Amino acid sequence: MSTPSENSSAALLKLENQLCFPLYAVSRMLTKAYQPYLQALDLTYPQYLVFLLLWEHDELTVKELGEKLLLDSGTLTPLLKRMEQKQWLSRRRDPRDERSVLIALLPAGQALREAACHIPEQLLGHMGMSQDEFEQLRSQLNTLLTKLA
Amino acid sequence: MSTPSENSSAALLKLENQLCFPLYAVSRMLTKAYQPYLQALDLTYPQYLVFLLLWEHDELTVKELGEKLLLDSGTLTPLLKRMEQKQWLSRRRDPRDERSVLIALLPAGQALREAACHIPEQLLGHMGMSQDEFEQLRSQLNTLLTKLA
DNA sequence: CAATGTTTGATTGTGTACAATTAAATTTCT
DNA sequence: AGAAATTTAATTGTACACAATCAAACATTG
Repeated sequence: MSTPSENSSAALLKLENQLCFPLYAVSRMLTKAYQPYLQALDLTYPQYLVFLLLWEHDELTVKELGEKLLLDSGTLTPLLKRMEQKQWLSRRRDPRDERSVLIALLPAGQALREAACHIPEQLLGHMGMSQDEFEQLRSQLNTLLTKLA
Repeated sequence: MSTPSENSSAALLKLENQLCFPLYAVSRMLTKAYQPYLQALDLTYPQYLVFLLLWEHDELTVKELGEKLLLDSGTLTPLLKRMEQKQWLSRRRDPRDERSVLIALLPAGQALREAACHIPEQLLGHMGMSQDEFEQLRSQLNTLLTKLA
């Protein structure tokens, strides 16, 4: 597959030899694969990720959400406001430190958990991977993430 | 690492057990890693991907670009118009089929190739991966892409 | 305690992404 | 040829993403 000449700058510049493109494309296509399941719950994919954290932690600051999701306030603030409008969560300043905003689950957000809890299993089907392949890929991506983050 | 209980719906719903999140995060962080190199050329990451194809093919329709990048016209049309304004490429209807728009490199776009040709090698440094790891990850992602696309 | 510096969100502006709709051109079918 | 179906871009509207800037609250230090 890789002849000596394929390490030249010219070959490295071809789309098909990039690692970045399949990452970018798979990420978008996987988001699309979630879409039918999430749309049924009126959720977007980044909102689903916020819920994954809130279902685990119940209350987090915007900063903590940002650190865990690697998203900044320019993304999170409007996204969380939309989720607040749907009565899924509450936003209030931390009385002990007015700079922080505490995000907490409301009953409607808590209830969504039951409706969403089978989404991961359903997505596994779309990917058609063995448990081993899944784990290996996840581990490689997490390693790469720590190098890039 | 994975106890029997970790295959429950509850465990599958944790952010840390997802494959989708590291994919999403690595994709965004990798785009960020390109940023300093691309910004020096006044390019965005998706625009860079368009160039990778045009440097190979010289002239493509919007449809062909969309098929190769898995992007639709709602994304490509405004993106290509911005690139046209910078005189990097031309947009014209195909005389033989007026429904198609031909995208062709202009000299300024052709010239950018020399300025960009060492970007892939520089990015490899940021990822700190061996050739083998790189190839293995790329191959797994491409397999997954064909399943999702 | 007052001045300085830091932390934390919010805001603004630009650029993707993508679903859904529209419109024009072409192809197909009778 | 003419109607119907298909193909291809463009448009519209919503929702991220993120750099850059701002503003308020807190912490630190002399």
